[in-house]
Amino acid sequence: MNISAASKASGLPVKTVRYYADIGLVEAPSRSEAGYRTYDNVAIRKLVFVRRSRAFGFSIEDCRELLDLYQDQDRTSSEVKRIASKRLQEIENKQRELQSLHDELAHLVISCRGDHMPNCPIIDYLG
Amino acid sequence: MNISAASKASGLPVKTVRYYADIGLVEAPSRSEAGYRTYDNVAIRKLVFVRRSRAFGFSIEDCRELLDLYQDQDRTSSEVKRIASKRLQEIENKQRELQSLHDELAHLVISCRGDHMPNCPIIDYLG
DNA sequence: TCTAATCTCTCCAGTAACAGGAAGGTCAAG
DNA sequence: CTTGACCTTCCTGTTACTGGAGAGATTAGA
Repeated sequence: MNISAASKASGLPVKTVRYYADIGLVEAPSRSEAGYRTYDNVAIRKLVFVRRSRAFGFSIEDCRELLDLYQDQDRTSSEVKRIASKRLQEIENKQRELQSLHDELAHLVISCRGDHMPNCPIIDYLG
Repeated sequence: MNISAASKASGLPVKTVRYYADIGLVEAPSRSEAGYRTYDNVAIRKLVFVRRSRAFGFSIEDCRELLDLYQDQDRTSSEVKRIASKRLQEIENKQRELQSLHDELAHLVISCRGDHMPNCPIIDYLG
């Protein structure tokens, strides 16, 4: 499998597939005689794993740990759960932050008439 | 006012105060004989305006527009409302995204025993 | 007045996680 | 044999700053 096939199979852009090997997140793939990267199903599975992890918002470093655990038959689920819980906590923090931003901004937007006059509670609040 | 006083007065880090002038978000301040930046209350008010705007998550480019509107006596509140509504929309999109991430991840975290065994629904889901 | 501490300056590099693009080699089809 | 699709490496740009080096300016204290 060349890189574009690997890209389609994994659901990741070609650039990203290369990037993940460059930073050592996944193993550097073997090369054809002409220097083309070649991928097998094992490599694809790891790329898919990373794509799904990234979709949850795990950082590259967390993905590194998760991928290690994925491949470690002697892992403990508590290690996995610790990383996932940390991410969940981050998400919840972000949600709280967004919620208060939302409430405040929504209030301002509602109270702004949005007409041709300069008077504006949003500007007033910011200034 | 030197830059550290401006920093305290505006609530922005010294580096950020310099940066905002470098990118032309705010006017370049006048300089003392020795080349030190000097700030007056008008400059401080603009910095505070930007700080509050950034706290709402407005991009630098949006801040640029908002700051223009802030200083434009002939502005229309509809322009301000348009920018704020766009940001509100972004926030709501992000909230929906985080909500589904949260639900999915929370479900996985709950169903993971987090013990010393390798079996793990989180890893299973990602793999 | 000398000195040490604290400011301030400019310039350069680094952050996260890629994306875009240039210049050039490779491969398969017609 | 040529064309077009694919592949390579390398460099730059993105967002919004932050950290640090090296050097000049200012201020407080002895």
